Amino acid sequence: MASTIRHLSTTTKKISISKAKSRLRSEHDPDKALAIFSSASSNDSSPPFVSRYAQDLTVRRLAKSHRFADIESLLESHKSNPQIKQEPFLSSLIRSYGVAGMFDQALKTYQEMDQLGTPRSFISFNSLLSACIQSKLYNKVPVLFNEISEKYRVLPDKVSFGMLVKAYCEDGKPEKAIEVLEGMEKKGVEVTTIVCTPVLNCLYSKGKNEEAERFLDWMVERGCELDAVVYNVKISNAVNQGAERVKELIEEMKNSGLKPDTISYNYLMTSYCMSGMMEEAKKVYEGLRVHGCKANAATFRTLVFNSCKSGEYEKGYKIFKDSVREHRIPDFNTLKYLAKGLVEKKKIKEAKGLIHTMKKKFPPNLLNAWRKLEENLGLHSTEEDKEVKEASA
DNA sequence: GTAGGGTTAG
Repeated sequence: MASTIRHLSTTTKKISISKAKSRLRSEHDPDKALAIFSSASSNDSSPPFVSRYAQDLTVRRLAKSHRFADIESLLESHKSNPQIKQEPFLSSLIRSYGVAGMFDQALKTYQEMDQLGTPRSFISFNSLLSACIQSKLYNKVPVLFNEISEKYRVLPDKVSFGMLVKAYCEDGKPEKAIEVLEGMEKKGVEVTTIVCTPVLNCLYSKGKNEEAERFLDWMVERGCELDAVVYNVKISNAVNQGAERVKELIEEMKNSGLKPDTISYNYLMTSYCMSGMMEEAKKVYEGLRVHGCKANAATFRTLVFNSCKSGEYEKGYKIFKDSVREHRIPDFNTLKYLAKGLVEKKKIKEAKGLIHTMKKKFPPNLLNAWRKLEENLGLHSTEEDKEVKEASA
């Protein structure tokens, strides 16, 4: 596997990082992603965040295929780069390990900073906390926060505290999160809208609506602006109160000078779907562009899933084709649901087209899953497959 | 998107 990296990096033509980034967006095959990333020239004039983003995407593609050894050799190879002495560069490695859910390697990289000659501040500390959260080790975050900040004499900033708050919320402990916020106030660390948002989300998702409303007041008292994300959290809580209520909140959002985004409209769609109003949900989808929004993978996932749920598999298939065109493909389980439904409805050509496309789009480790599904559904390869290939191309 | 942080799983 590691030989793949060497092979690809020596045989591909050099391209710019920004070009690599846009190609990576639509490339789900980890080997091809790796080839694109390796061929991206590092002395490119692109700003640093472009290459950081490209690295994250590559790591994400590899992680989806469980290619952890490849991720390690890719990231470890950067430790011999002279830039490793710069904290942001090293921090990007820690963050990428987090993206892959490889917390042990993230921690190891943090501990290696002395020998690599990289100074520590809250930047790398925050990357480490971020890696811990990305790896879903929520209950480890408070321990890490205390031990690391003490051992390496790092002074946590508002972002560090924000991650502590987020971790407590993910761990289902909003009261601990609120204690952190109160502690920040005492220490004179700014309490921002961003640090508060996970708490609000947590309270709503636990059904503690009154507490959530009181918490919102608390935020406003501290001068936190209620921004689009806060509104989206409020909207998420209103999804099961009917689409009318969601629309009200979207109006309220506009009236306070905020622009509803794709996530806001996705919630509206979900709300329609929950009431069985599929036509209305589809209208929201079709109207996204008018509102200056673009459908994302969650948009397609929601629509495909709910089309299937209401037995409208052909409509689901049409939306699936849109998602392929937009390079925003729903997850495997949603598409499996669609494939099964199409077969049940004897839409064999569509089902074969779906599987044919997915075999090309999904990483190789899922190929077996698709083959198995193909077998279970009795979709054996036949003469008419040539026709299907043309139809799905 | 500009070092590191918040919202979408039915």
